[in-house]
Amino acid sequence: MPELPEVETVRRTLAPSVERRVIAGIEILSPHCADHRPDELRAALEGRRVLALARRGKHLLFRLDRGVLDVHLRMTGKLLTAGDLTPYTRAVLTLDRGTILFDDVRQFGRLRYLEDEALLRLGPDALGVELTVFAAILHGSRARIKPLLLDQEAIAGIGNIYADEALHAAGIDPRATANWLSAARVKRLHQAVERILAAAIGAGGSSISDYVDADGNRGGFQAMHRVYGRTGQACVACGTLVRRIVLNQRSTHFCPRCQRR
DNA sequence: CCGAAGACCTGCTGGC
DNA sequence: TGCCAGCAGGTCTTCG
Repeated sequence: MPELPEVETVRRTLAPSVERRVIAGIEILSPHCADHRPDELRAALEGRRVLALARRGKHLLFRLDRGVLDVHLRMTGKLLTAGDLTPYTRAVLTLDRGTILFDDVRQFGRLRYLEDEALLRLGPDALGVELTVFAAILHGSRARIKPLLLDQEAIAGIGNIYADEALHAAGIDPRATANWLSAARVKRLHQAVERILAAAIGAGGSSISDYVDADGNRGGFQAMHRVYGRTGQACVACGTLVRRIVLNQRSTHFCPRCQRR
């Protein structure tokens, strides 16, 4: 489900309920969802105060007065400030005021405690990365551009939707080799990434099926997608039919006329 | 260094 | 109507 704009929207909607609160307890309903035994996680978290709710790439970081609770929603994870438990509720975080539910149908999502968030192996956040840094990353890679955009150790936060959308906006074929792109095209791609991520956050993210923010509200950016999920429909720029191919096992949508290698 | 393939999970949709 | 293949916003590991 969630890429940078969705995780950022969850962060913004969840922050008021968790910042400055003290963790009273955590109940793990599906042991699968935590990287630690329930008693270990409880020992690490109970009594800790949440100083701030941060985001790096697609990770939500509860910065505590000691250590960090790292939540990754993967495909179908949700953090909710209200609502009843469901068959898919995997953990319940109890605060000194209020309760947070971690729901996840597919059980790919993970909770884990980190002594230090520097342990996360992530590239610079896609939102706000400097052009010079972005250009150096692309210049240093012989991978195809789309798989590189999806590599969280290269650049953090871009997923399948926004990679396809940004490449379309920049007029770049997803199969193009990263270090073959001209400086002008790299600049266009950087601008497209920044503009699209910001617009998606402004719309509350993209909801294809599952995604909702911490208040249970769907996003609106799916209505603005130009290629993602539009296989066989006319490109909004030129009318050519949008194609779907598979790159590194991921569905890839692009306009064969607007996007060149 | 890069990519292909399979794994991890469950639910939904479309085609026959 | 019913079943099954294929697909889904992510990431990890193994192998060539």
